[in-house]
Amino acid sequence: MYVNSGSTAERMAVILRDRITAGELTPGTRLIEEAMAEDLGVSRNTLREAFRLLTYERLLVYELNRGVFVRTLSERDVVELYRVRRMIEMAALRESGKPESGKFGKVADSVREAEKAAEEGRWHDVGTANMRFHRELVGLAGGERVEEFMAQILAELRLVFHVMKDPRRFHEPYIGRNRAVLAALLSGDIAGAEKLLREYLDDSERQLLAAYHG
Amino acid sequence: MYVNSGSTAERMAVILRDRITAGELTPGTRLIEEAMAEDLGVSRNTLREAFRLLTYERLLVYELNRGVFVRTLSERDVVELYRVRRMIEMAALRESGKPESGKFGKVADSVREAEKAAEEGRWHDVGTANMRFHRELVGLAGGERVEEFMAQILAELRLVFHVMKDPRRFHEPYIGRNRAVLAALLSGDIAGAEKLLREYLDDSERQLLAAYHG
DNA sequence: CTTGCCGGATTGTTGAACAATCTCTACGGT
DNA sequence: ACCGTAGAGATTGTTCAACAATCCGGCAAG
Repeated sequence: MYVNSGSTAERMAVILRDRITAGELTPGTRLIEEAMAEDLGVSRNTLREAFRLLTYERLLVYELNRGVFVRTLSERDVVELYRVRRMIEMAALRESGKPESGKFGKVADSVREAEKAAEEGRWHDVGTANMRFHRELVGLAGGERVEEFMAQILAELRLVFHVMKDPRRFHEPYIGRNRAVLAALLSGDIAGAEKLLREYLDDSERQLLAAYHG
Repeated sequence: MYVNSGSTAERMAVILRDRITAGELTPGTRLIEEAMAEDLGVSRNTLREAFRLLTYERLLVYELNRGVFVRTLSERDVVELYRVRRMIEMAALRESGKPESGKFGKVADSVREAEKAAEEGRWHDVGTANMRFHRELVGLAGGERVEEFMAQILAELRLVFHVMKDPRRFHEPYIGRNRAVLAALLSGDIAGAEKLLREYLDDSERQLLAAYHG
């Protein structure tokens, strides 16, 4: 057959990834190879390659002889992810340097994007824009590789977001805080931005962990 | 057949990974599926799964319809890798906190390990111990996840190490510097350790890049 | 209620097959 | 001699069907 972009396996991976981040496939769901291969119109072997890909991204989990499942994050996982975020994001801020012209353009874009999505009540998109905000933040000083790592971490966190019952209550408060961090950066107040961000992350983590005890 | 640890694909991945880090398979080498599958005594499909695994680790590179190759790092790659190292390792040092008892045990172990290997002229092992030193450093404050990321980064760097013609001249100078960093840490002089480490990384990067122009 | 065993379901792995694509060489035109 | 090109051979991308290994749920025995 014709190949447009990447191998068939990669295209299947894209489809599955989308279904997961959209919340269509929820954590804990088991993916049966034969049925799903049939569904997607590819062979079992090819589908397995796609599974591997997503396993590496930690969106799926393999259990030997039991199959693949959409990953379920434990409390420990969440704590670990936030630990990474604090380390990377804070480091990026510290190394972001003086505010030159246009430097924070992309960061500003992501803030506006979140605000727009909020106005229109698209809460899932607010979450997406929020994630982009943090990626752009890391992009200020991280380099491709770190950015990619960060994107990965955020993608995993999204697995938890879906467990939150009220997406609005969860995402909305952070929009203003994004803007506050941006403002601090624009005024050259790195230390202030750091402080805001740390509180931001602490609160967000607390909120997620609280959901585990609901 | 009987499985000891992990799937067949994973075991094949281990074998290949070892061959790569041992320098048996050098960057640029093309891996032909059929021949290699025959060699390892597994089916082509299974081997492809192993290839995928290593591709995700960035030790192999896929080129569509052309096959897999042992990855060759470009200068840009090296620069990027060192950029990550500086960010992560420095951040880890900063957050390592006060020197409590036993805190630096593993770091100290890795230094001794390197010294011992050097005495016995096992330069490849010196390189391994060196890598461990940096992993342990990150372990001081990083958390599992960051440690794993770091391990990944170091594994990639090893791809370049093999290009260095004289392993002794490359690895030996850093043994003493490892110890110096450790000493600074033990005396609670974080700032000093940071400075030493930064110079360390800068020198190491410069040395590698120089090799590209040889 | 627990333990152990059976049968059905699903995964792990294989081997063969074929189309799609790449690589290299030989050919012919200029 | 140079260059583009067509074709042959090699290798990958993907599929399919099969079977052994392993897991899961239920049933019978204690």
